[in-house]
Amino acid sequence: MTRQRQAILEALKELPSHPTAEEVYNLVKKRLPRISLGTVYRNLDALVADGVVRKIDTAGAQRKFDTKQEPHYHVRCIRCGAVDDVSVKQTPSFEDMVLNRNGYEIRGFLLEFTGLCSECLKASEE
Amino acid sequence: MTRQRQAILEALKELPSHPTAEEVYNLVKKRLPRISLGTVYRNLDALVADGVVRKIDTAGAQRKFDTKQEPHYHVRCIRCGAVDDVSVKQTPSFEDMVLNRNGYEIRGFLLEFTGLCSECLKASEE
DNA sequence: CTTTATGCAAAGCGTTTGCATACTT
DNA sequence: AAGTATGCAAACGCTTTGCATAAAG
Repeated sequence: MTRQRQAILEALKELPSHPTAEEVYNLVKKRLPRISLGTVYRNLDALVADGVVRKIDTAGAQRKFDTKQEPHYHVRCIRCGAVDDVSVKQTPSFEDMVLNRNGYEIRGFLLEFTGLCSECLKASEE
Repeated sequence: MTRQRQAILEALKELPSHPTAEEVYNLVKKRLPRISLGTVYRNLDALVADGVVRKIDTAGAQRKFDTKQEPHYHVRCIRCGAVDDVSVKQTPSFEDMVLNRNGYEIRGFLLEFTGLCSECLKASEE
């Protein structure tokens, strides 16, 4: 647990939500001006391996990270790429839903809602 | 509708399933040896805009394409990146499931199953 | 003849990696 | 002293773009 890793963890907790590695980097740089992007990526991966941080590989967009909590789902704005949480009435169990699994052993699923965030919604109405 | 675009469409129909732009390129090159990857990307985008082809931005993996059919879902092998179809018992309507939508206007969702394909399953048992 | 698409190569973006240096224990 | 993590910069893989040439309408 180096100085850098600690600062990265703190940054993750302070940042609004679902920051990219670059956003983490920019915040950490204020305290450790000589830190490099590579170190941020390496430590984020290590924290993911430790189970402390979750990696969100959003389809077609820049990868995002967050500190791990209970399972929850995300909305991604199709216009600006913002990601926020969505709460769901019941945690879905899609294992039950699959009919033909094509020889695969299904281990999980990625559920990501898409839409327009409030700001882009406003902008598109003007 | 150029020679190239036609060849790309044909390639898409002949290829097994969910090819990447590069796989399309490799097949088309057999008929039009001077075609370039850039042209393949440009035409795939055009075909997507026409609604003829679907673009599958799989999280963290190489983008894939397929000729558009009825709605269906995909499994992605977490080991080799293969993508195949999965059929689902009922088409889920997640609009109903969302509780707190955080100001977003939800337009859709991306549901992608993850797991191991039969080959990687075999390989991991050895 | 005007417009649009092409091939090529270079640039772009986000991420990863090799390597010498600097910590850590 | 041995091992790990760092900063830096270069490399990477996939995708996009600028531009001069060629094809299409």
